[in-house]
Amino acid sequence: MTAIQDILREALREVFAGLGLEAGEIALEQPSRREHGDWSSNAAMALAKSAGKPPRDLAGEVCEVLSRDMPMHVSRVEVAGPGFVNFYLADSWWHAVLEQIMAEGADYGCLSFGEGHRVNLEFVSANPTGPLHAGHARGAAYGDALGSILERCGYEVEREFYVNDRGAQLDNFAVSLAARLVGLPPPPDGYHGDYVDEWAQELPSELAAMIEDIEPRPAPPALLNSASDTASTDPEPSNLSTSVTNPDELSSWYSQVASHSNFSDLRTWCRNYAIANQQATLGRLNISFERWFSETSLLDAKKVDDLLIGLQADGTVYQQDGATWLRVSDFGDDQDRVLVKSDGELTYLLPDIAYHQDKLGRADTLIDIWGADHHGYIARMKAAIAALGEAPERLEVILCQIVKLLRDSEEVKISKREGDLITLDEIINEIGPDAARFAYLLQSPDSQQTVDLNVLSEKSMENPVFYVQYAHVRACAILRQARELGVEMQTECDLTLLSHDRERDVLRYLGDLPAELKTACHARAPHRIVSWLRELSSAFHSFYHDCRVTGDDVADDLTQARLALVDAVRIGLAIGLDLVGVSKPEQM
RNA sequence: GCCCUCGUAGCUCAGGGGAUAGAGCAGCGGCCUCCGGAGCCGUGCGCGCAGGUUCGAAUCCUGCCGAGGGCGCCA
Repeated sequence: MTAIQDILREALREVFAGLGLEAGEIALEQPSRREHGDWSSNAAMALAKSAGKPPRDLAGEVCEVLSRDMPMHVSRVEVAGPGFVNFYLADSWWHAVLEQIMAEGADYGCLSFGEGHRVNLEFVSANPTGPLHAGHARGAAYGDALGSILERCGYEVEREFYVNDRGAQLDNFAVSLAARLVGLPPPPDGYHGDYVDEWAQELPSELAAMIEDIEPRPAPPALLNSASDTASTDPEPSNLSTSVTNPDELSSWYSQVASHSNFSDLRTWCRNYAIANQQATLGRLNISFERWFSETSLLDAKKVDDLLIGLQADGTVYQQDGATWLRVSDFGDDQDRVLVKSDGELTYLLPDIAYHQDKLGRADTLIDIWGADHHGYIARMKAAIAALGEAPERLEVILCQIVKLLRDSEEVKISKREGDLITLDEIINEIGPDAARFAYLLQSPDSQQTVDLNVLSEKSMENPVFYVQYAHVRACAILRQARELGVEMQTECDLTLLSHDRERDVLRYLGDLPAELKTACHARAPHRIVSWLRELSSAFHSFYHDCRVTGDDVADDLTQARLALVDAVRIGLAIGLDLVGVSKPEQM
């Protein structure tokens, strides 16, 4: 079915051509005020100058020509304001929308402009050194929803999670875990959260035995074990604990762990445990990734070495102060960056460039979703891509601004104490997976967000996710009720009976879905779908209030037409809820 | 100092060149012989400030003010 915008645009183009005017992009919009029609164009105002006529006169001519041979589904046109051409649609358009939804079902609103284009969507990418926390939630909800939107527009999408399993931090985490297993404090720059103790208890017996066999083992500090209350009020528990244990003995013990012949097994176990834990949390949100990409696999495949050799051959790297630098200032970054430190260690950047190079070989467009604190890294990565000889536009970085959590009207501190963050699991436990996903998608990722946990945990009308889900439940209930009354939905019914304002409102929103999806896709804006869901739900609740579907006082053929409408609403809500990853209950 | 994002109603936020700027919540006032009232209907002196571009600016540009975040041989 041709979109109504295209029908109107084409009609206008023909009229202008008849007047000897070449219209470029013809803008069409849905006026905010109902009395300005269903669609409006400012084309006459834009073309007035080249036509050499006042805008209103030109618009008047356009309306005259249009009125002589009205475009399909248009009931009337008029000149308004400074020279707008306003279109009023005939009911036939809304009925055509409904027919299309009935014919296409769950496929309604699928677009195809992305076909043949591969998008790699990387998000969350938390370090494998702990559970996902509150700071990961927004990116998770956003990334998965954006993926669904892209897919519905025809793109081939791969959701990917980059696992930073190389380098000191994972070593550090493994040593911290080992230390906590035997009651020792973690290293000063190690991991301090309570989860470290909990995870240490899950170690398989051979790894636990390996750790327990490391001698000499310093005496555990009494304070840390016996009085956790005291420890929790101390701002730096690690200082306290090292002060009662011989620091030299401790650091010697840490080194022995890190240099143990089986240390890599411990590391691997930690990494895998963390990934499994994160996957479980994401699973609760119904989010899964096609690919979990390991950083160490890049090194194993020599991709980092090859990259460095290639860059050296190009002359885009140089040596200075004993380090290897990438000349990214030639490609848009504000300064050059170190790839290999003077001690021979790689920076984070070098494997990350190799990673993006790998992704560029697998997709046409890369979308990275990062936290706002990584904003300074964008220019660096884009410049690096340019240095590889690729177009930097192929990488799109979306920053999610931070989220402030509110409980009892007070800000919830994301960090409970050192190393111990509010976990994503805790948030899901408190408000449920649907509310969590919906809440994080209410607003544009550009804006800093305030999420009120009280509102979202209450199953009240204040909670927007329940408002929308209830609309879906209500649609299902009406259809169920009709079946129980023995009313069978006919395949053919007289849609011209649908002429109530409430019915038209509902159809208007349903008809907007394809355009709304397109906008949401181009603007990378899943929150547009959320807004649309809330509007459709509102229109449907109003319809429900004013228009009975079944009952003795409703004619059979009207019941049939309205059942079709209700089913279309159910389909529309289901599509939208699927896009944002929220469940669609049939009853509550 | 430089860079990025944001500033819209009491609160949380949409709208990102068009006509009289919208929604939810809170507040106030209504609606149950009715498919589930977890609902519906009323009710709103609001675009941080100042310039500029334009027929037209909440929207684009410049400056200022305010909030947050970045400017590592950290990851």
